[in-house]
Amino acid sequence: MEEWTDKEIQGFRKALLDWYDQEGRHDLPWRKKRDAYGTLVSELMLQQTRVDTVVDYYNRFMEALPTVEALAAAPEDQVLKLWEGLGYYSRARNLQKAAKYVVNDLHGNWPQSSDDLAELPGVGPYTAAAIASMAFGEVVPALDGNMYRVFSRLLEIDADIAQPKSRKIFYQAVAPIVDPEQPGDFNQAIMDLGSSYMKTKNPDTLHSPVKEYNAAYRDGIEEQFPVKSKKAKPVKVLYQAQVTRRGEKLLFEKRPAEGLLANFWTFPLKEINSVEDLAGEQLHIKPVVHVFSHRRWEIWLTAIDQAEPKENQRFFSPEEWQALSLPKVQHKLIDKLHEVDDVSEH
DNA sequence: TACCCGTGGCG
DNA sequence: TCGCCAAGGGT
Repeated sequence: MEEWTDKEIQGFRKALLDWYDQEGRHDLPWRKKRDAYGTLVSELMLQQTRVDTVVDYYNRFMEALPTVEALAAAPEDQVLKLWEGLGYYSRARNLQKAAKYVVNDLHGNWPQSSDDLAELPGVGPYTAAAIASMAFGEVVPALDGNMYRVFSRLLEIDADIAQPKSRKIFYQAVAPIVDPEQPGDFNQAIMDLGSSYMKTKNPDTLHSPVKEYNAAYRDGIEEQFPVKSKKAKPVKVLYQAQVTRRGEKLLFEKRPAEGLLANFWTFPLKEINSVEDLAGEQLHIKPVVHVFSHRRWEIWLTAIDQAEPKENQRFFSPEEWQALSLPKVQHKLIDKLHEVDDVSEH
């Protein structure tokens, strides 16, 4: 692992922050004014999610719920509708829990240290450090995927970033480097660096503003970093989606309160072992495929005629289900159903 | 620790 | 088409 002198640390900070002043993404909406609420909303949305995807969601969310008090008082349905399509829906539920905690238990007084911020639901070590540094000026590194990638290359740190225990190694290496005057800018600059010159694929280190501090580049071994072990492949699961119609209405089923897509409405889904197990009328030749982080669903739409809804089922008119927050996979299934309808009419 | 938890972009 | 990835957190 590479070690820097005090002089090198100061030179790195200056090169990084000068570049950030000139070339940073200052147009991002959550960087306009750095209050705790906007930072919390943006950071929760940005977890495992691309910046380009988040921008529109963030603007809509802040327009609808501009203050932590508004979020705390909002119906959960509204919060989930604003989150619809973003994925990882526990983030939305945790965000509102955090807002309620700040408003109701702390009387609107935000926790300001990273340790206290980490007590909020949905706020872990990274997000706590990000908010503390950006909104409150605490001198801590915000260790996310960008920072792991950037510093693994700069300092030739070969700890496996997929391993949680590697966090401590990076923290100890980076903490002395964070700029004590501008910790929030430092953390944001590292993220911008990590999404531009030092991105995962096809990095452009030759033109990087901190090229001369990049040990892995100097040694011609940049592609060896970061070290990251592979994830397991998603497990394939087959489902029969049982479509019952009543005129324009469709029968939906509410998923269990815990687990994948908790509490969301989908068509009744029955797990099957093979296509031979399908009962009712199979409506198409190839399954609807939806891949989650750890599951691959292959779903066969079938027409059945279920007489009465069960306790966790309801008929919804088009106007009703369009007002719901539905997961992407259910939108895919509805689209497929309409596609089949159109074909059969001709 | 290992696994759970969504989605869309990209080579 | 497929595998991998992108500003993680909860359990």
